[in-house]
Amino acid sequence: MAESDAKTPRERYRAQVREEIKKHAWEQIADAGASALSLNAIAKQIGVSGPALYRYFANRDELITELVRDAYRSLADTFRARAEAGADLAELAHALREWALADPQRYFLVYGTPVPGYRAPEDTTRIASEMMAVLLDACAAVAPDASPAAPLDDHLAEHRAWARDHQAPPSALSRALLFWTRLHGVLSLELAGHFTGMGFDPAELYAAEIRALANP
Amino acid sequence: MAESDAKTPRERYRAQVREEIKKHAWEQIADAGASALSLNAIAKQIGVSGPALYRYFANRDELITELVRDAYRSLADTFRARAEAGADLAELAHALREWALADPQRYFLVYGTPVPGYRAPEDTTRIASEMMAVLLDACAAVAPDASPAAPLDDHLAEHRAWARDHQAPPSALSRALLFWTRLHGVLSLELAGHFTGMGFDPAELYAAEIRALANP
DNA sequence: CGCGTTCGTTAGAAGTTATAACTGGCAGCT
DNA sequence: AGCTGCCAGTTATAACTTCTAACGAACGCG
Repeated sequence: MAESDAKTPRERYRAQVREEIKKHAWEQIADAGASALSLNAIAKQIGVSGPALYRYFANRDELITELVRDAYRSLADTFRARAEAGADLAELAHALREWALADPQRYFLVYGTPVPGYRAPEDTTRIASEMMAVLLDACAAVAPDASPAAPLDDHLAEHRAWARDHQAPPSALSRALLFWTRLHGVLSLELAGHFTGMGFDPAELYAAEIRALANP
Repeated sequence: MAESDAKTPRERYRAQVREEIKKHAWEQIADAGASALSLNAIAKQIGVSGPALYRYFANRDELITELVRDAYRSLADTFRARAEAGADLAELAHALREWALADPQRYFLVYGTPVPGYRAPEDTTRIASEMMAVLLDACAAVAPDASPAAPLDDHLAEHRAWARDHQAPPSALSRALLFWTRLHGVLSLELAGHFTGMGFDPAELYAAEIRALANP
């Protein structure tokens, strides 16, 4: 998958085994969730005996953290790829939904229930910032509306540390934040199954939010 | 806490012990999440030995399911109580946020990452319907806007099975759904810590969404 | 070609959930 | 009041889990 460009044969083998471990880990997560991930079961599937995996991951948490990292990277990559292909806000939204529906548990690995004590590693927050930069670009490209600055705009104008040095206007900051929270709201409830049996189509709800975000 | 109105002393004692088990379970969940809940640890805290708890809960899942049930009931109760006190949509929204902030892990027990195979028990969906009914009442009480019917309204007009026999107009159905998804979007990201370090106040974002929902 | 790093093994400790079998005491009925 | 039966809580045990320690073997680098 990723960094197979290693020098020594040992490192190449090592990266290969790590990828195989992660592959089986993803399969387990896909059909039982991250909390049910069992190192022993992975070892059995690969054909090695339990403790062998500890040569590749210090412990279960490190493996899961690595999967979280990959999930973040995957989302950021699809996001950036679409943006570089000239996607507007609506197309980014659809990309997000496709990415989420492709593997719900992967989505939950990024945006799901956190363990109270857990500190996200530095690079995931860095990747999140990259995604936010892409999103801010798309929001800044939207034709500015004539409506007066809302209270949220004013607040964000004074608290824009999260936008780094991005020169987006306050209205774009608001739009980016609302893009994030509203789409996540629909997506996470849909993926968690809270809409099942209600009879309506979540895609319609999602589309409605996209329209609302495009022209506020 | 709840049904202490039992007939026989045995039943009363039994209900009391169940409540004590759940009390310690909530404490564990509050500071380590539901996945870290340990029956053994609870037994140790109470002062009995491991397997004793199986007299009161068939297994770990049944205990967690019971906690989920209680969480649903708690949310529905605060919701209904506020509504009966004459709360409008904005006040219901604030009640939701207070309830969520009071115990984030309780919120995640209801709206967090689901276990793929898990089927929610019948009564939780029934409680969810009750909450939706309260929400629909509040939405129907909002002054109808003059704006033409949006595509979402049209879709929901034909797919309103989830509203049961509630006579709310399509615009109210839309508003209720958006109330749910948008507020959940902000809340769940806030509780999961995705806003920490970004520098803005999540309450401002939440308030902005409430304003947007009040006059669309 | 040797030597050292590293990989995989087995053994085992310390947890977990959950079941089985036993014992003690309380409750309720006569 | 006394007897009886149910039931709570016990220990023992099985089958898991993560993870450490110590050992042997294989691989690759100098």
